[in-house]
Amino acid sequence: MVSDAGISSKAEDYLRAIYEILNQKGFVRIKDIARELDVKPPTVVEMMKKLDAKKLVVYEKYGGITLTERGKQIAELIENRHETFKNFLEILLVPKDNALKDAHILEHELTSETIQQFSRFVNFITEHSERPMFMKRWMQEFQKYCETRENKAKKK
Amino acid sequence: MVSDAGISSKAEDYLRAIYEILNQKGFVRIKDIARELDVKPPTVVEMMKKLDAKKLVVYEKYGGITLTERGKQIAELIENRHETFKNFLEILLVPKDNALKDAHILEHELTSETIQQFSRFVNFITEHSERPMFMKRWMQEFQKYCETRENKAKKK
DNA sequence: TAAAAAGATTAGGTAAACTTAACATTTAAA
DNA sequence: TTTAAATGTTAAGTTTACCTAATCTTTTTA
Repeated sequence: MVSDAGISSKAEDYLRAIYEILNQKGFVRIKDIARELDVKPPTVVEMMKKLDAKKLVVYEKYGGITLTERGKQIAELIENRHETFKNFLEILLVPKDNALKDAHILEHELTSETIQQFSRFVNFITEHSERPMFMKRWMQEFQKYCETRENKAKKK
Repeated sequence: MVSDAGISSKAEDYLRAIYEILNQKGFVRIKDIARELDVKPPTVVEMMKKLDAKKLVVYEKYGGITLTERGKQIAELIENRHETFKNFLEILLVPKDNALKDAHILEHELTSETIQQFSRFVNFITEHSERPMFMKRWMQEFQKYCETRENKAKKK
């Protein structure tokens, strides 16, 4: 559990998925969550019952799914982390496809201090990347460095 | 599975633990692995049987435990990743205690491209941090940036 | 509005990685 | 060298997160 009182990282995935679907379409069905998380509907139903029991979502048979206030709070926390890691991987020049998948992975299980440092790193880079010379220079050099490795790899 | 033909990330943990204990004491007992991974002995025994069946370790009842060639290869791969992430977290100025725990977490599940970028980042920093000015500057600034946040946090 | 299609739920399993309690073996000490 | 302590193993059971197949609701459409 990354965030809170006894909830697994899988449970957090479901909360974030619900949160994102809610922001996209305004309502959430079992099917949507199943697609988003690449699991089968019965798995989703099972988790909804658990999350409902923990007062993190409101779930009724054949009815819509919503987040409770507390569920929303957790989802937002996770979502922030997700954004941090996505930005981070972008700075690291990770290909987009992988960045998405890996951000999901990163946002769980790390201690909060570590996550904080990731976050600071991202902020440091983005806040400074416009002005100071040493910063521009740094990013250019890192890019160049990666390109060199790329070519080496291709030549085999 | 991060590395290879159908082995779980938990299994990889066991391989790395064995590898490390082997390098420290020269031989490995069930108890050592249990302590290292913070599980109970029966859990270790169960995993040893699986890994033996997969020809990654050599395990006999009441006997010592060794890695096969293939097991050692995988362990070394994981160990390298572990080192990369440990260095990486150090650069990020993550406190040592957490760095150790979190390196363990990071070394699993990420796509190999992402891991490669982490690795390049670490190499880029360490290879350059002696000479060029912009690099020294960069690291100093990041440190300063973190200290500022630290103070803000303490003042509350 | 009745029948077909889509979607949700239940029931019954599986697999991985744990656990505790009881038993077996090895090792070390008296 | 026997016995006590340490270590290892087995058996049985738990939890979590999945699955498939069958059934039940709801929605759509003819």
